Amino acid sequence: MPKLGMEPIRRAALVKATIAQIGERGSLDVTVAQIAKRAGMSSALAHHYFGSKEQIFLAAMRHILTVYAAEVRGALLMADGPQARIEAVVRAGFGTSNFRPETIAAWLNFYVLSLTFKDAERLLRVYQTRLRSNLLHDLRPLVGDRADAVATRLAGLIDGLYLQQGLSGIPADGRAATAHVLSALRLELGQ
Amino acid sequence: MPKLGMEPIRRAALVKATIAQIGERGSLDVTVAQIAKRAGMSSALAHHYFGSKEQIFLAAMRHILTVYAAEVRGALLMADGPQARIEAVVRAGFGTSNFRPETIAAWLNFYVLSLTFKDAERLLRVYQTRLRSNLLHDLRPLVGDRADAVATRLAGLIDGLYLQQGLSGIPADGRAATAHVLSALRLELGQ
DNA sequence: TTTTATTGATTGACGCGTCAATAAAGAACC
DNA sequence: GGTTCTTTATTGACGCGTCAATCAATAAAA
Repeated sequence: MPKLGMEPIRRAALVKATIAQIGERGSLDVTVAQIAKRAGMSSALAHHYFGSKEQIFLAAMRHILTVYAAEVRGALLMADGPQARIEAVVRAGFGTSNFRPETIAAWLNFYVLSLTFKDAERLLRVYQTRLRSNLLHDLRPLVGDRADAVATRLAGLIDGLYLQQGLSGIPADGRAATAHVLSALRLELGQ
Repeated sequence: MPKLGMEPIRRAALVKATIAQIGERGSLDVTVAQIAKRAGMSSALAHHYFGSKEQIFLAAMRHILTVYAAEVRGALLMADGPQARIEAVVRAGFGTSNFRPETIAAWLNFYVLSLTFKDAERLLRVYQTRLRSNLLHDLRPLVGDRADAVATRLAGLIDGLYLQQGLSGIPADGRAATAHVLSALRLELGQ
């Protein structure tokens, strides 16, 4: 049976299954056996490719962040001017791939994981720093030295709405969340 | 040794130890043995009084929410007028007892617990509903039918700043967080 | 002697990670 | 073109540790 070149396929399947399983259980308390079964293989094989459960979690987190980063980059390509760029960042944050229920649940759990797990914290910090610097860069020409405070509030609002969405249990509404953040932005800009 | 009337003392000690332990570990992955040891008793006694680990967690969560509710009530007593009342709610949310690092870490973990555990979800929903209705009640005379949207944004900002604080690792700064929310409020009020 | 407080020891389950074993695809050699 | 060797894929079984929960036993107050 051994078709060669299975490694990337298996790894991707495990990452996907990990996110799905964490999303379904709403907890990091998922076993390697559960993940492997969902991905259609034995737990031994999961260990063979990833070495440990920690590494599986990290790979899943990296995947989510990678997809998110790509979406932000894509949105920024089409944005013209500071305000449009900020709006692009906001829209990407609440875009479809980041805003699927399973992804949100996985995010929340990774937040908590970052309290314990140094590598997870590092990954998260990268995301936060990038979001903040994106916002700051485009806020500066709009609000000058208030940029720092405004960025804090916008980032806070984004995270807060995301959190509420994750906890609400009701189907995610990215459009409404985006509208709220953009409202807040307009208020900050005095429009 | 058996001094009578130990039950409430033991229960309180266990609740306190649970919050401290979750805060210290940054995770719900704490054992009954750890909690019991921190509270100065055997794990068997912890089970004797609470029956199960779930019940210990629920009691800890209830305690946090109870203290929070008391603080909000206290702050509201001194508040005169809608805007002052809103400010009181915000200040209480970022007040000292809710804003100790261990409490924040426990909160974040309880957020995630509520995804899995129905009773935890119920408790959290009570808090969210109360916060929202407090805000709505006093926003209505200030912004009329925009109250609903404004409440969503304020509650989102509060939760988001709280989340960021919990994840940042740096010592909590309740004053700054309060100032940000009040800034946002003033913008919404057109001041 | 009944009730309350308390714990050490034990049980039963569960989960991570490892290992030995199986099987097939390619490589190397003649 | 066949034979042997190596590499890759794959899994069942299991050891080892951990942990929640129970139990039987001890001790002191009422």
